[in-house]
Amino acid sequence: MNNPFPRSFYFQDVQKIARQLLGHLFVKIQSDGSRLSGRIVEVEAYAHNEDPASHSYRGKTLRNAVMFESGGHLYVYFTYGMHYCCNIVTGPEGEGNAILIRALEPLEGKNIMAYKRFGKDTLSAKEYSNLTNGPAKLCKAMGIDREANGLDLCGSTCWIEKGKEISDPQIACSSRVGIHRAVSLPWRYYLKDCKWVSKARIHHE
DNA sequence: CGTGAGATTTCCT
DNA sequence: GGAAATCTCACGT
Repeated sequence: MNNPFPRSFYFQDVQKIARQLLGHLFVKIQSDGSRLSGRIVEVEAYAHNEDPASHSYRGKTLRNAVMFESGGHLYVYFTYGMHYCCNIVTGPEGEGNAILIRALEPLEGKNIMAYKRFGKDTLSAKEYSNLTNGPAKLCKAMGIDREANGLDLCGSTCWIEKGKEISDPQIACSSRVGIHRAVSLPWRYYLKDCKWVSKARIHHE
């Protein structure tokens, strides 16, 4: 419990980190000290170099500034006028790599997550399966908004910690979801046959 | 089951 | 002015 991954974890290759994140836990500590957590089952990598789909592609702006901080920070952005999505920043300061967390399997604090997302703590089976199976859904359930933008994942109230080890054969990859540029790059990684993976469809050119 | 429109801020052309 | 790393709801099959 409460054993965040060290800073060095976030300074490996972004694709390698993206694969390694699968199966580990995304943890957020609430103001009363209790834990909300979920197992990471789906991520997407966004690289600083030659990746037109990355927010960092055209340089630093007010919104994406955290993406250019050093590895181990949380980059939260607001999109479509209503949703938040959260990313793990990787690599040295100034590079602009990040990994979008796309789906979680809810573990600790499920009734709190249910309340944050649906305004009630008892969910139908359908609502429960929709609790954290998308990037904006999991942010709502975990209580992540612009306040969390820039959080240090090494010693604050939010981090990644060790979960069940996932072997390579259980990992699948595909095109990224919801983007129209660099669609051919297979930088979405997810756990095969996992019911918590998002249902979002992949765009084609 | 599938498809399509609307919500509404931030950034880019 | 228009698209965007999304989601939900309405409506037709």
